[in-house]
Amino acid sequence: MIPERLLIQYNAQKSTYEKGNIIFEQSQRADFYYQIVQGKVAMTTLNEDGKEFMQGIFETGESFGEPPLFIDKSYPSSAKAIEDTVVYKLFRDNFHELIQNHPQYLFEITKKLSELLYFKSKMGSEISLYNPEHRILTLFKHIKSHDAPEKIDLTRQQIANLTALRVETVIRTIKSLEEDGKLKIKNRKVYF
Amino acid sequence: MIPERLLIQYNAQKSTYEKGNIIFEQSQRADFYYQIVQGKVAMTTLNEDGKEFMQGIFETGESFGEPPLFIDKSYPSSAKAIEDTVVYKLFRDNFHELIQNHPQYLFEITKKLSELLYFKSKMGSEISLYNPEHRILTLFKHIKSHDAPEKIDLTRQQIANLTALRVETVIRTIKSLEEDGKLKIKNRKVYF
DNA sequence: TTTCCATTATGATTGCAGTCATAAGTGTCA
DNA sequence: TGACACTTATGACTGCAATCATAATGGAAA
Repeated sequence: MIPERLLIQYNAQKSTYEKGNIIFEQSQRADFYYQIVQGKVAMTTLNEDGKEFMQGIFETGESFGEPPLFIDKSYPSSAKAIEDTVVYKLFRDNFHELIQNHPQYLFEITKKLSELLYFKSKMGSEISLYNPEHRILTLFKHIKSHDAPEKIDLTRQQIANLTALRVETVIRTIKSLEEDGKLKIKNRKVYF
Repeated sequence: MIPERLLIQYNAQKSTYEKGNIIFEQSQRADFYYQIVQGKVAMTTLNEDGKEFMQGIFETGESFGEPPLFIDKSYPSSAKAIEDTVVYKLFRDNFHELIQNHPQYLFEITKKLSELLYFKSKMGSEISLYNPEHRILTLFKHIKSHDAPEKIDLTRQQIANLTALRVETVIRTIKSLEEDGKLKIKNRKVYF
């Protein structure tokens, strides 16, 4: 969202993370603005026995992990590259200088945060108010409206972590949704 | 957060809502920026059989309902005055003009959204990963760190709606937390 | 003062998703 | 090409919070 030349001008550095590697860890202090040049990043919160809740997935061109840069808090979740990923890292102070000098990009970020909040409001009420079928369908609708393609590019486990369900429940629910004709499964991939 | 004189200058109007009245309804289009002069507002999402999920509570001096002003979406939840409340209403276009001319208030709003996102990330993972005791304690810690007073100014029902539990579960859990000495109950009010 | 309704409270029961165990399929890379 | 890990899959069982029923308490309003 922030143009490359501007990031470079404010001294951003490129970093590469292989699939599976951690970009930052939960409870860590936020030192950088991150913007994805190429790849895919998941923000997840882990508990003591290794259960995972996924806050969101971010793709090429998107930024992530901004909130703790604006309020004085540490990360509530970790960021992990779920594909080989290249990011720009811009140091906190330089980031603040940049948006101060270029408020149009602050506006861009505000829009981004608004979308995220909207998504979280949606999923929050889903998790509280609806059954597995409804939760999963709402997630799929959201993905479709944003990322367009009808192939859902998530594993059952990732769907489970986004909807606060267990992977077995997701597998069974998706099966039953297929039987009801609400979606298609073509060699293990979900089409919606 | 936006000074009164500036709101007035951009033609904001004062509105009064009695306790219990709706300020805006979910799925409605977002036409105004709202800022609370005095009172308390709850944002809640309702499902078909009247179950409620509470997105958050907003108090004197705070704004609410901004995200749909930045992205082209309708409200995901309703806003209800839970005390007699006076708000400034600033029309969408005027709001955008204001923040364009005064980016420092866009920055304020971005901080606000960041805090909200942080809260939602916290509660989201709580609801997914932890039991009722842990969820309720995390909510109370959050309230304490923000609003300061050790008296929790929420009904059992409101706590239930914020933690995605049922009111009976909240009552029982709070009882057992008191027995464990994790909090105090003085004539039905929770002290933490 | 009485009525009414939200709130708090408690017991009994149920059901749904979680948990546990196990296995087959698939892709990666050594 | 074989080993390994992840993903998908399925059956059996369990447990915890939801649900249902009912009642006491308290505050607001008429």
